[in-house]
Amino acid sequence: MRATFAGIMPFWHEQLDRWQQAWRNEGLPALPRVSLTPPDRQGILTFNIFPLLSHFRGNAQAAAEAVLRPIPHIQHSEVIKGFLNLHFSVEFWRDFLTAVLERAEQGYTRTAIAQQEHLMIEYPSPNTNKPLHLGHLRNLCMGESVSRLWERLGARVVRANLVNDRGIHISKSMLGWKKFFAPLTPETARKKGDHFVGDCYVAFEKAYKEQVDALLAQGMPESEALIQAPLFQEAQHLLRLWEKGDPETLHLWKTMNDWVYAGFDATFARLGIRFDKVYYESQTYTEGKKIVEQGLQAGLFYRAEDGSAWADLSAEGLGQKILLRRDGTSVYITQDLGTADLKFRDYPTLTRSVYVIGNEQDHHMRVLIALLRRLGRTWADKVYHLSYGMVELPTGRMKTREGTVVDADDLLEEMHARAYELTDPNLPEEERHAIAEAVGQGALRFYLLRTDPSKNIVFDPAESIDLKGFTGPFLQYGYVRAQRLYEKATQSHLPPNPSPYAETLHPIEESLLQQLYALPSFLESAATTYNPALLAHYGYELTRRFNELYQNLPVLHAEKAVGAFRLMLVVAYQKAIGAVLEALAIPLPAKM
RNA sequence: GCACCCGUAGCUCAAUUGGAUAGAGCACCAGACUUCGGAUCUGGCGGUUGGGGGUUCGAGUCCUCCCGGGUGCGCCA
Repeated sequence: MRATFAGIMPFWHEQLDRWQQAWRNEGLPALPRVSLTPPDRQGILTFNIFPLLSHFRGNAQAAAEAVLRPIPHIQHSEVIKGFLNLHFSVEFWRDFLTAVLERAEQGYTRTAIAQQEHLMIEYPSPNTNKPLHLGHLRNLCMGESVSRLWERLGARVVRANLVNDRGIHISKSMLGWKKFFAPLTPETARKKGDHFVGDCYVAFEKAYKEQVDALLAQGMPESEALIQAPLFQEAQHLLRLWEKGDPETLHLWKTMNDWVYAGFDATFARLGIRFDKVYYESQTYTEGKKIVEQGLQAGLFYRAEDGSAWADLSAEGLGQKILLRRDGTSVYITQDLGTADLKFRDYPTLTRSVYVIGNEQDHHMRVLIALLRRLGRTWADKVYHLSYGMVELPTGRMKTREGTVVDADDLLEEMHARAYELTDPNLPEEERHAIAEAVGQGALRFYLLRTDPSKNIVFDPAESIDLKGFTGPFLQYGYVRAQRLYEKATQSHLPPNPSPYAETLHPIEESLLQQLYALPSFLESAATTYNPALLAHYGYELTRRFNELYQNLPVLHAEKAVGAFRLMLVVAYQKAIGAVLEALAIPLPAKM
């Protein structure tokens, strides 16, 4: 159901419903595709009527007439090849701008088209042995933006985080602490908790590698050396102690995890991200084991001779998948089964369960969904893997060993420092830092969101902190400019007026209106395709057109009727870009 | 070996999902009125869309075969 507004439907997505209904009633053989007219062509909207031509015996004019019949407020239209381009009348734009003014939050920057949707969006699901890095930042920015996009369509969203707090990697950190850092704590070491634990992990890995190298030098094959190294044996022993519930091990485990959570929370807070629900793998894996046992009894899975549990997914083209080790302990997919169940038990009304996870787990997620189907979970088809590409450096992939991992906290600091240099030295220190934080994050977050999620991105530090061109600060600057202009107009008692001052608009005005008009459809497609990059491109193009107007057409220094109308365009732009930035989770600076 | 993803200007990315003359940013070059904030705006340079074949009114997009890069694939999480 789409909202109605006193019979006037000035927004694209609202009009489209009505037009399509009329076209069906008229018996058109196919519905024409509607799109924005490209900038180098005359028009606002373009209808692709090529598919209709055969029905009208090649008479393009007749086809165009049929398409145009239900569309009011057309000023002018023309047919070129299979394309029908139209301009709206100034009355249409008056209605459009009036509607923007009166109900920007209901039908324009926010709609109700996904009111029935209830989503859980899981991100970023970190391991607890290392601090967050650049890859997590991409995940966090994307998860947050997709959440906000759906909320703008009226959906309810549960932001969920799944903490991987269990497994051999934690044992390694614990051993690292015992051997090289005890009795230090993050406080006494003056380190953020997640970084402190990360140091423990790295110290372990370094010592472990030395042992492996020594064994290799003795002529032991690598596969064996990795297992025979004393430190690895100790780590496995510690993991078994943990599973048995050894009090001392559990205490250390809990203490170190709390250090990590404190560190994570600080980073999440800096990014303005909070979660409605947190799952811990240590609590969900037992649930997963139960599910596997049930599946075995039901004959959906099978036991191998050594006692390990398996699923045969060869019919789905996914081969054999192990579900429990021969000693009965769980593997990663086991807890995933448990967590998936818990999600729908905790929130039975979910219509979509989204996992924001890197594309290296494409296969894993396919297996998970296939297993859920096999288990007869009716909601299995509601599970969606929002897969995204890796973040690489110009020198290649980030590698822990080579120390090329870009730390999230360090990067946020660097962005802040870089932006701070460009702030006005005459401002109070506190304000300079507030602006630097907004602009620094704006640059980084836009940079991480502007590329199609499925593609890998190459993180060029120099380019990411750029403030010119296709960047976050470009959009922020447009927002600030519009804000300032509006304030000045208010001071000089110039109110915005949606009524055009003439029968024909300036091409620059019309170009901005065209882009403003398309906002709801971009919000819709960005959300439903889980692709914030669409909105990033939209916001850039919108701001480019606004800057064009700002630079070339006077507002405060124009005739009163002209200025009042242009001010209305400024106001509409400001509402639109504000919504875009909010949906991308990019901060809105008051000044910059 | 098998599966999936990717390949577009020097670099980073688009292309309304099969539609018009493949567009932006960065970089480089040349410009912007004694007006609203120059983190801006206006031009210019830059392409055999990795390659061949096919499908049709029409292909960067679809099918196929190569080339190149990436990620996974029975006990890491």
